[in-house]
Amino acid sequence: MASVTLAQVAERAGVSTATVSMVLRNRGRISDATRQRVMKALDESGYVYNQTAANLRNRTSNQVGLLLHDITNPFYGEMTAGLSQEMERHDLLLFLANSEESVERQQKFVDSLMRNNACGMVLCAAKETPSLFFETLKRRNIPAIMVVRPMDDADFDFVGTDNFLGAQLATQHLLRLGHRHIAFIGGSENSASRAQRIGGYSSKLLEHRIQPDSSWVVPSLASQGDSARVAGALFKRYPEITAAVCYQDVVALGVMQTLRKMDRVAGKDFALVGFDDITEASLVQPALTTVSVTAKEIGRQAGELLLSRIQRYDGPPKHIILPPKLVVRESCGFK
Amino acid sequence: MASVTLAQVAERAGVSTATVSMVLRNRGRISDATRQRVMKALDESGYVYNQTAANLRNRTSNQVGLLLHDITNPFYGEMTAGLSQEMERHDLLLFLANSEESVERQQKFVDSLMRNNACGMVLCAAKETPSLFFETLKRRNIPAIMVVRPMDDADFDFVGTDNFLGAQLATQHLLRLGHRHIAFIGGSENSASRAQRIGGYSSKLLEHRIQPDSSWVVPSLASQGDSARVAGALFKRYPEITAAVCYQDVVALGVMQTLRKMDRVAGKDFALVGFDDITEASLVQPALTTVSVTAKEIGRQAGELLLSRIQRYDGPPKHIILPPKLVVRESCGFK
DNA sequence: TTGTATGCGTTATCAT
DNA sequence: ATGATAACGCATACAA
Repeated sequence: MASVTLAQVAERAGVSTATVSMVLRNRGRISDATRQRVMKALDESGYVYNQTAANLRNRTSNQVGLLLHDITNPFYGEMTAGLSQEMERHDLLLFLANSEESVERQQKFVDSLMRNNACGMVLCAAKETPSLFFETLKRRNIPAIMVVRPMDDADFDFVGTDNFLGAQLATQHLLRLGHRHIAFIGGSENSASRAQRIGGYSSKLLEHRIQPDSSWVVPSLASQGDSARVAGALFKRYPEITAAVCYQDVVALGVMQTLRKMDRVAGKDFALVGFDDITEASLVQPALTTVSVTAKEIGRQAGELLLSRIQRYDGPPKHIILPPKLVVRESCGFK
Repeated sequence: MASVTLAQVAERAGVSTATVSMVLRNRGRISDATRQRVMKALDESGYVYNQTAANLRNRTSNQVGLLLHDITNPFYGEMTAGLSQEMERHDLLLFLANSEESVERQQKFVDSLMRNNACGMVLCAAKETPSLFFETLKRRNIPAIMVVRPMDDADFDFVGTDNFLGAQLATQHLLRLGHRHIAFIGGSENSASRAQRIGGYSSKLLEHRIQPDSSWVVPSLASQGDSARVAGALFKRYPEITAAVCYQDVVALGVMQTLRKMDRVAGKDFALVGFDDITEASLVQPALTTVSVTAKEIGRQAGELLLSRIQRYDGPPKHIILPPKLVVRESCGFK
């Protein structure tokens, strides 16, 4: 690839490299005549700007990283789309990596970002991330925004959703419909998001003078199969349960399978609320009532915040908590 | 960010930059003694390799681009995961962009890749991409692998699925179950994938001495609503139809709605096959029999092929067509 | 308004 | 086995 350089363009235009550089970046005062000449030479030569050289010279870059643990999950797909839009608006390139919950892959990615001189990153850290990871990340002092998964470490910027409020909305909805025997299904036991959602759920129950029953709060993997299994066992043991708040839509879908198998119908014999509002939620029969957390907006806001940090905004850590909203469909019946 | 440079490490170790560089890259013959000294200095100084400088010097990079039109779609999420894995194995960084079918955004991304000196790219081009795009891309002569969407231009490497075979499998399945009146529903009229699937469908019919009827081949939008509408009209006009091959699972779900409304039951009064094996396929009642195309594998293979091109493999364009397979569930009844 | 010269941090060639 | 030094392509301080 015999790439054309600034110097070659300069020669062709009969000017210096400085002049060409200034024309390219609209800097300094260049006479119209020479600007025209340079533009023409630029055009004719098929010049391609070498961002790598510029980055080296300027000790900056136009590249940011996004670390996810599961790009396959539609929720993170949406978030990525939002972030990607925002990055594109500001001519930043987005590096993507998928940790699949591997702490090693995560570390490897961040190291790679550092070597490649990325100017910032958005992270949804793997579950078992050691605190050392965050400590060293802070010391690097490169802008890093945490997303979605609640963090212990308040020193980081964070964008996520209000899990507590979301679960309150869901539980409230079920209570209004007259349900008193409400389970909470799904999520992994050490998840902070889950803890917050359980908080919303139980606080609402208590507000209505209902005693939360810990045996009605059951974890599950983020798969339909496991959720179906878990729900099956729960319903068999406690047939009095008439409604459930699910940790995720995926879980709710699994619960639906179980209900069908038991010849119960969501929306008639049982009320079900999900969380996330993934695409399938509106497609499934009956359509799933769920808490929508606007993944795309999380991505956008994270992008905006990251950008401000890159531009040396130096305020204290920002924690942006987006309000979720209840999307009422059919899975709780009609009032 | 006062970053440590090779020169500083060299000074600390009392050697030249050349030596440090050689130690870093395990090149040349370095005595054990100095290697130790350099390692120590490297460690103590908190040195971070500057890939940007190296890339400039070497006129290469370790960065590849991935262009999708909808990262939100779980199919592409899977594909991305497969590609990402492959890239990571070879220490390549992955730039992601989402065109959302915008030809401008697509062009902008590719230009950006060129400026940033990316060493290759994987593209699922936007629908209305002008042929000029492909022409200029070829002239750039940077490795580019096309994926998923069939291309007219045979000069490009391509990784996708065998739409023809997939539709044959689906049609065959219905024929084996005794159906003779089989429709083909869905897809947009100018889609090449659809043409290939229709090819598989009609060739199988002909093989069984059945005349394909063009009025039983109807397009639809990629939404349940439109598919339901289209299917409704079709079934009303041709009540003798007892089975259908659908262009996508989403279409099949729409058809299911229609059947329900007509008090017909998929799996009993009607046989339905989808395409893609999306998550909902296994959830819906009855569970959808469908043609599964392994998105992740497409990503992996694209990655592998891209890598070989980056390493200057110079054979003719490769077209890798992965075999789909039929996933039999309940929507065609049981034999 | 434009040109000259130097440096960004690395690699590789050529000496020693 | 190791060191000195010239690129890589661009941006900018300073000179003209």
